[in-house]
Amino acid sequence: MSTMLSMEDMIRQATVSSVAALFGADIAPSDVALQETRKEFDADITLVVFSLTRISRKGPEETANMIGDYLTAHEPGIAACTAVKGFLNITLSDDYWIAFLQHSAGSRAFGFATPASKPRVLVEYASPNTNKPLHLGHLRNIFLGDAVARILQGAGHTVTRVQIINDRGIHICKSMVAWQHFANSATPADAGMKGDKFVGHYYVLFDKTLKAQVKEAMAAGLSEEEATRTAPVMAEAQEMLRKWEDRDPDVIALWKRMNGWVYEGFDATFRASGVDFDKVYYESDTYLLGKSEVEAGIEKGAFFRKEDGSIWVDLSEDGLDQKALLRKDGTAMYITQDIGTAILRFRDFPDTAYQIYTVGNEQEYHFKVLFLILKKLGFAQADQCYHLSYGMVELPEGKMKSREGTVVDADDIMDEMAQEAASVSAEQGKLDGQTEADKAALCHVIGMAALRFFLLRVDPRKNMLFNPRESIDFNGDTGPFVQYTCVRTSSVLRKAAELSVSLPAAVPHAKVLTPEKRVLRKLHLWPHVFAQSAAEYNPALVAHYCIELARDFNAFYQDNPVVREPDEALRGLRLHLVQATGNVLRNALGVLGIGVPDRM
RNA sequence: GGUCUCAUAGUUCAACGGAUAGAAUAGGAGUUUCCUAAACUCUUGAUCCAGGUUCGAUUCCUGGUGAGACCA
Repeated sequence: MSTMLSMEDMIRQATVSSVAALFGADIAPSDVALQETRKEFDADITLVVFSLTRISRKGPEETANMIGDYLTAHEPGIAACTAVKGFLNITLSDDYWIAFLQHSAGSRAFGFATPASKPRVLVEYASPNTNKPLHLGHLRNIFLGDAVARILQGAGHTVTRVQIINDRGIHICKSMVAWQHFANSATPADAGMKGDKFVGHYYVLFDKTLKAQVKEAMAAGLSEEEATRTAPVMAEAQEMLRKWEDRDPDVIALWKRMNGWVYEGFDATFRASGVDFDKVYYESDTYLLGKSEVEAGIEKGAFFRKEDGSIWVDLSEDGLDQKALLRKDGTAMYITQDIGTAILRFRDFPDTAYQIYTVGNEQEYHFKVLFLILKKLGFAQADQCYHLSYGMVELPEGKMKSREGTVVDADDIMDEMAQEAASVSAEQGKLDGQTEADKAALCHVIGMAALRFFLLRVDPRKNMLFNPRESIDFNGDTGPFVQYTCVRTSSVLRKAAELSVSLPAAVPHAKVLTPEKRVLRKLHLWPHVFAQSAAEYNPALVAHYCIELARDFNAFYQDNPVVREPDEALRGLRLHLVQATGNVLRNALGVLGIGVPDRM
């Protein structure tokens, strides 16, 4: 928010001047390498001068010393400089730190940009199929997309959250066929099941029936492929799909009914996960647009038709190969509907600067193709599409496989997290005296923090491992640890208020000692970390920052009294430090979608 | 067959080409008259292999090994 030049920029500028004055050479501010000072040195920021030795024609340490002397003399915010080899360790003045605490770290929106100061971004996430309930992999997707949306919002963008639901195709017909055969007209309410679980159950039943029929046919001498293709239930499902495409009223009615059950179930899961959407797209609404755009693409010369009538795009010039867009019978492929969806979104939100697709890394090829196709169709926004690709969540025994029953269900794991929070809290007597409803709400907040943080702290691009027994932990590098630290800051401020120890309006000019400085340095990093996480769409950077700030604050808290500090100026400074830390932790957890309770 | 990821303490994760590769967890030793011990302090322990570029390589390049994903 501040228009003030940051300390980093001032050091860069001053270094540029020093190089000009001392060595008579021009360098750019971006050539000045700054980094965090290693913790064994008690300084605030470090300038790496190795790359400047070519210009200075002197040794690294001498170069560093010369620049250090210049900076100390010319930059009032710099109190001292110490050269160690090619590293110039810079100590900032107490006045700088006090002003920083007063004006920057002390403001509520520290690190955030002015709301709606940047263009609209569409963030797609979740986007499930309607035949299976959500699992842990979906949660990584959902939390990642939600966090990126929150981060971009904090960075000043207008964010529109969207998802595309794959509600049509052979898979939902399979569930419908099985339901007709086995459900005896039962509803999820009859069965006492969530709607998505209920429909998923019939999808599994279809699969079982199919397998039995295939086995029988193979015993009669058919090949597996042939047996699958000609199995009676498969034929029924194909017939169901054909009728659906012909808009058969009975089939459409059943399809709507069953999808409706699924959506109720999904909504419950989304609510529990704390995520939301501004607009939901359905493939049944977009695939026809996709088909017509593909056909229009032939006239534009973007695509070509093969002899059998199928439509293809040639991407060999882009280093890929040929890709089918419509089958010979004119039916849509996955990519067809994605073309339609993308185009529809650009029509719905014409002011969209770019679009982010939160989708697993197994679809990287798919999105390369999609973006190239959109470009060939002449959509300028195609260059503004970005595939936010993330890695798999693996279990100790390998990839989750629904067929083998090794899937970690989303609802189950969220419940388990809350239960674990309840048992840990009860063990420690943390919740004594609270109502059952308050306890349940608190345990949900803590359990979700553990889960969200666990999934978000890993670099999104990398595969990660979830060990059901070991990954549920509230100690160490975890969400509850950060929450707890944040709660501590509230607790200190509450105690101060109880004892009528007031927070002075201005940060007092006390001597800024090392314990305070360690926290201040970390607070100082927040705008950089946040900006980088927004630029890279990477919530893991925020998560790691939370851990570091919480750890430094706890170390400070351990042996430095705040409320009981007798020196009034020092006490006032510390109170401001506590408040700023709580504020930053709350904001940082907030963009990760993690709430902070009053007590825990 | 082709393309693309990944490989770091026992385990799970970090490290714009920069200092002695950081945390957490597990193991060992401690800390509570005091703002919440879901905390803090100390301690044991790692860059897949072989070359190359560089003042400097976990990071960049080449080759190999191992794991995973995708395309036809």
